[in-house]
Amino acid sequence: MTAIAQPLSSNMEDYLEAIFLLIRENAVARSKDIARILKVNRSSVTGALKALAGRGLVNYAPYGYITLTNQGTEIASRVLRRHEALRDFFVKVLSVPEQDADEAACRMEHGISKLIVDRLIEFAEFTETCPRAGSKWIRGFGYQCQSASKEKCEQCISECLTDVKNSKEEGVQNSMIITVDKLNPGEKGKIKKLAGYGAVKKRIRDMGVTTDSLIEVVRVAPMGDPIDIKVRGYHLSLRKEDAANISVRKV
Amino acid sequence: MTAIAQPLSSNMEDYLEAIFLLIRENAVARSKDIARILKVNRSSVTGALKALAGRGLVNYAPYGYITLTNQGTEIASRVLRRHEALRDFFVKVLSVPEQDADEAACRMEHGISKLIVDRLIEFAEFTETCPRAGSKWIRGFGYQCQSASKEKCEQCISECLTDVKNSKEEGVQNSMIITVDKLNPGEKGKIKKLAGYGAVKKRIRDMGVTTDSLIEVVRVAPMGDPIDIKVRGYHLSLRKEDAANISVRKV
DNA sequence: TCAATATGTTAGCCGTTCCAAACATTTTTA
DNA sequence: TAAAAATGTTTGGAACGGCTAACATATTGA
Repeated sequence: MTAIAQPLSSNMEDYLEAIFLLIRENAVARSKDIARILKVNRSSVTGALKALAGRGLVNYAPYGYITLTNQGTEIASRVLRRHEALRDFFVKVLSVPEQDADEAACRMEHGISKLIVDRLIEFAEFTETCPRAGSKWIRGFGYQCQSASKEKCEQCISECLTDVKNSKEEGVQNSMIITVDKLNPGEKGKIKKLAGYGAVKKRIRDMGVTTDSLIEVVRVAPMGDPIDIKVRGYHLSLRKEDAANISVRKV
Repeated sequence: MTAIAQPLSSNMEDYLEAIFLLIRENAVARSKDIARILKVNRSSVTGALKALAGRGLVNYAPYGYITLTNQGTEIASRVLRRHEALRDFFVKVLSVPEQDADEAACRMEHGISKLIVDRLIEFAEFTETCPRAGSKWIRGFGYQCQSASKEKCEQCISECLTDVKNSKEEGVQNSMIITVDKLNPGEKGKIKKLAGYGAVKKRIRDMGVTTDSLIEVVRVAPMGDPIDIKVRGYHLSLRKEDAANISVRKV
């Protein structure tokens, strides 16, 4: 008796997200902590858990462990992707302080469509990688540039041009193609080649990832395996050997 | 017995917004149309109107006309500003189709903070007026530029530089300072001087408008008075003589 | 003008989500 | 190990926001 495909209310999405995050942080989700995160009474959590268990999204028995089913994990990941897309956009593009960004993302993550999430992520990556934009340009937004004169604008753009030219000369090393397993946490690259075959390639392709998508290494496990990456807002965990099959141009 | 300053639920905000829009369009708000816009039963509208009347936000008597109080108008305007800021950002910056943008804005307009609304508006204006960005650059986002080579990027930026230089030479006329009453609907300018004294100046200043803010003429009444303008997302109606006191550099 | 139709309201109900208080179970600590 | 404390659950109830059905009022048109 699978759950009916009723759309989940934003409240229930919040519960799933909180459980997902708690499990990721502490390995277990406790009722008390869910209540704390969502700022609700403990009794409300019990009620929500029952509802979610009834829909087949969490495994729940009174006084027992709280875990997510596969379906629940999938939904929670989607919610989290929306949340992170919004938060990162606010921080990276709009220069909003981290905390305001996170709070706003919390409230806006429901009701945002996939199309717009995708665009937000693409745009943030675009401003990050397009030499004509870049972080210098973003910094200009809202401050010094409001009343810029023609002369200042000319100067800004020619400096930008010079930077690109310079990066070209010194850049042999920078633009070297390397494989993802060689990247350190926090480093990013543009995908240039997906070698190898099979499940990993498909998983990545399914996310709409193509050549030139940006890939970021989020975390590398102690022994170098697995490697947590992020592409187009999706988190993914790769075995080292699979990561070695993905070639990127470091940015 | 004024209403308690309880924050308004997003539902009630939706009702206010719908009433505001209907009044603006048709001069009157009818229960049936509110129901149609919000896709709810007519009886639900009656209930909401009573609640809003109880809070002093709408003037309502059974079977009577529906109007907004001053306080109600003010709140509705704020909601609408959030809505338009989101929609315009999605359309102008993220190149999202108008309809998707509007639907998403509807669902996201609650829970967005003033800080972020302001930033969204500023950013859209920035990309619109910064010569280093501009509409050509936006068009590049998501399409041709994903896999751009160094050479293409250089070319893109030098073209941009050339454009700025050219605009400087031919641009005497373009960059002429004129007053807002001389602008046609749809035209925009950067505020250069707020002459005159009194209420209008204060109203404009209160919106955080400063020199170099972008001002757009939205509509000019048949006899050239009043002139509806938009600054930093705020709609304002100016008498022609007041508009003549605002000098802008046309963009 | 008066029936037919459209619109608006009331009454009563339902589901969601929250809470407080009381109770049950588990964990900690003395 | 037994009391104390912490955590989780149940019960009962409130507010909100929606619905249907029946009723009231306005508007339209024959």
